[in-house]
Amino acid sequence: MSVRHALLALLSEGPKYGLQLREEFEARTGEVWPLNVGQVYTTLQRLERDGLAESDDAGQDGREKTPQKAFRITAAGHDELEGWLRTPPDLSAPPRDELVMKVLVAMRVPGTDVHDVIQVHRRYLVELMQQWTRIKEAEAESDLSLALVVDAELFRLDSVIRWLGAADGRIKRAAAEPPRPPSTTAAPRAPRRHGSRTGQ
Amino acid sequence: MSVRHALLALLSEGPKYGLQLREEFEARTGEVWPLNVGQVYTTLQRLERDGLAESDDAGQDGREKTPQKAFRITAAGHDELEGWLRTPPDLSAPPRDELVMKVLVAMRVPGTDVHDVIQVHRRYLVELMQQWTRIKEAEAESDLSLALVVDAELFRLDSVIRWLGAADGRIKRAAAEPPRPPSTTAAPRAPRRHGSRTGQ
DNA sequence: CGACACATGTAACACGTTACATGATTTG
DNA sequence: CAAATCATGTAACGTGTTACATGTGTCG
Repeated sequence: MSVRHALLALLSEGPKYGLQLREEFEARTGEVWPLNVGQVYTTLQRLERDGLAESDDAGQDGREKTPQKAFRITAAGHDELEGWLRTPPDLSAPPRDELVMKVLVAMRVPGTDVHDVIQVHRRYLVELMQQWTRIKEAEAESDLSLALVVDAELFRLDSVIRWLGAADGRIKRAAAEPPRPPSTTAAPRAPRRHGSRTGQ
Repeated sequence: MSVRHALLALLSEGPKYGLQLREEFEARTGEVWPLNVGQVYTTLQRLERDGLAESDDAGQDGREKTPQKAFRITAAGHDELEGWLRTPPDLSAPPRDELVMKVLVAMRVPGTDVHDVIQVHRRYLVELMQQWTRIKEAEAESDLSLALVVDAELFRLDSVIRWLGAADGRIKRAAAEPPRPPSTTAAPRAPRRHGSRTGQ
């Protein structure tokens, strides 16, 4: 859902064609988020299908020197873009984080030491952070977009590392404490609230 | 890639069938990450196809009272699981964050005020954090999995909010400063390093 | 019996990735 | 001309989502 709107945004500055969109997309993300070309074209097709963009659509008859097929944003496209910019990411959809999953899983997989797993990932994440920090110092002062993207990544990595620390502590504490038998409070075994959670 | 291994992990505790896997998956994530049933079955098919799990495969002839089709993990499945747990999320693949994208995009979309957009999202995120905090206080002390998942979400939201603040400042500063013409340092216009970034 | 919950699947779609195929234009 | 580059596409696959179809077992 992200690329779609990003392309729409690029088109809102004026007509553009496929490869150009890929280049500008990558330029605006400091070359940190590569975008494969195929997706650009399929996404453009969908945008056109949904009435959010238009193309000159096969230059009339012959004489079309350049095979560049420019796309324009439509009025509907502008609306869609405006809405997207101000709509916060869907509530009630906490993303399934892979690392969190690994830790949850590692807690109960027979021959596995959770703390080991946590340490392995911690080390890796710290290293990653250093790499990004180096990039930031080297290139980011001259490129606002890059600086923003790198900042986001650094903040994110930092939060993940802090979470790993907290999780490690929590798990150790839980292991020490009474592994209390389920439902001390005699909860009425909540009546399966899943169907309603899916929608909205 | 996440659900696949989670199911594998559940199977490593013993044979399970479809609906059971969904229930246990949700139980282990504190009911916070719903999992639709369809995906369980298709994922199980793929696991079987790839030799990571086996099923009793159509109870011989008749007499099968319960239509429950149990799956077992294979040796290859155990290996796969072990590897997954210790393999950090693919380097060189900084995730395309939707919110970061919105801000990058909003900076340059004609009729848009970035700071507005940032504020809208900031407000929303703060509210979300409060909701999670409430859940944490209410339920999390009795459920380790839930506590971990909620912690992860809280750390993440916090980092996002802090990023929005930093971004807001950075953008304001950049607007005030000389919007310097590209490449003050006469950089040799890096020779398109995309092909090599895709691989690995 | 009829309604409901349990249990297994399938179909259709969106998005993302990789790889390949095909023209057109430039340049040695 | 031949090769590289620009440009547009298509095909196949993996994962995730929603919705529907189908049996089976239980219980009022």
